[in-house]
Amino acid sequence: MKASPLTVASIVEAAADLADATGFDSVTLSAVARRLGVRSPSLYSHVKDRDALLEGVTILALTELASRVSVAVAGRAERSALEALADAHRDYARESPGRWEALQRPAGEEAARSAGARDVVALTAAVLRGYPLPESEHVHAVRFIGSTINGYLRIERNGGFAHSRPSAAVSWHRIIDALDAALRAWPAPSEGERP
Amino acid sequence: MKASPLTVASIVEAAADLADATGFDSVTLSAVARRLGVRSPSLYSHVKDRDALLEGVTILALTELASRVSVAVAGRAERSALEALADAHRDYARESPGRWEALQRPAGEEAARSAGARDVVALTAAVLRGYPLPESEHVHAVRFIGSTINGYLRIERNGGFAHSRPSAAVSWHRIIDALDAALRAWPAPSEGERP
DNA sequence: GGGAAAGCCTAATGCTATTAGGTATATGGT
DNA sequence: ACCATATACCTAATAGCATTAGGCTTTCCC
Repeated sequence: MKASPLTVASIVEAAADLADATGFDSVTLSAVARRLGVRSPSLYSHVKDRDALLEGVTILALTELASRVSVAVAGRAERSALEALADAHRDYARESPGRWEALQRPAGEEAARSAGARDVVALTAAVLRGYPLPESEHVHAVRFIGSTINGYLRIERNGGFAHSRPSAAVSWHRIIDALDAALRAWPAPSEGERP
Repeated sequence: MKASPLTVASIVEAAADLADATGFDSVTLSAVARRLGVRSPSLYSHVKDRDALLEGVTILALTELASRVSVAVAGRAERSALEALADAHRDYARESPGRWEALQRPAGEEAARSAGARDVVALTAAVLRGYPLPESEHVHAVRFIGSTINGYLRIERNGGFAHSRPSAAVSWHRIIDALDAALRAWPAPSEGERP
């Protein structure tokens, strides 16, 4: 009586759910196998090793995140789009903390080249359309936005804002404001800063 | 013949060195014990458990980072100070990757309250002195700067910039420029964003 | 039906954290 | 000086993990 046929996708999904439920670090092959009602060596027919499984979760998370961001920024521009982008990240981190954690680990080749990764970058770049930045500056601005959003969520999640006032929620809006201001006042590259 | 007397400090330092040499994840009690020429259960007389050891490394890293930042920003103001702050973080991440990794994990009570943590925040706030921000906005700006620097270094370290041009090094300067611009053009808080 | 391949299993190895309890060495009181 | 004690290390043992090797059972193709 096989409830489910045990595929790569079902294993990765179980791992992702487990990560959300009990933390990314608790995603062990044993635990995933238990959750699937199977013995852990059985997973090796479908997944190379633990690292490959975690990379699978990363790719899944990238896909899901790209999808959410895509919906969020559709039909918006400038500050509204920026805020939607940031909030999509934050919502995802809140609702799927384990999956989001998977985005924070060194990206393997496959994850780096995945459609999700490409889409997240492309969607971030799309937000820049409304801002007065030369095309050549888009790479840097994308990295800037990505760094800030990611860094903020990580510090918030790590409890770095928990011990000071005001609450992290207030800063979040101020930081989107600041990002918006930075994009509007984007500095011209000085000598030697041009690619 | 005891080469070293095995104290909490020596254990934490060995763990930190090991993290720098072979990666933060490879810091196991066994490996640290091996490095100290001792059996792993012996460590339990000095350290509660693995988690406490890792927290010790975090606190050590915070202390070291605060010290470097302190030296770097001394005698500087505005953009120069901001750049020195950012570069101090980046240099530390480069030179002591394992210790820096320790900063990226959920902060326990002790780490959160440590002098190093307080100092890093205070030094970041000090950089704001040259900028035209009201005192009430400093918290947000500190979080903004911290998020961006941390997020950038993390993505760079995870290889997130490795697959696109131009190199991460170029963006680094553009991002410090952008931070500087954001602080100069710091937006006034709208309704409901005041603490 | 025969055979091969899938897809799961058990068994085994070696690593890890952690606890329990032993032993020797230094220390402190008298 | 001597004994008691505490310190600081040790060995032994348990249990969980990743991973490999090899076996059994079902399914499906010819």
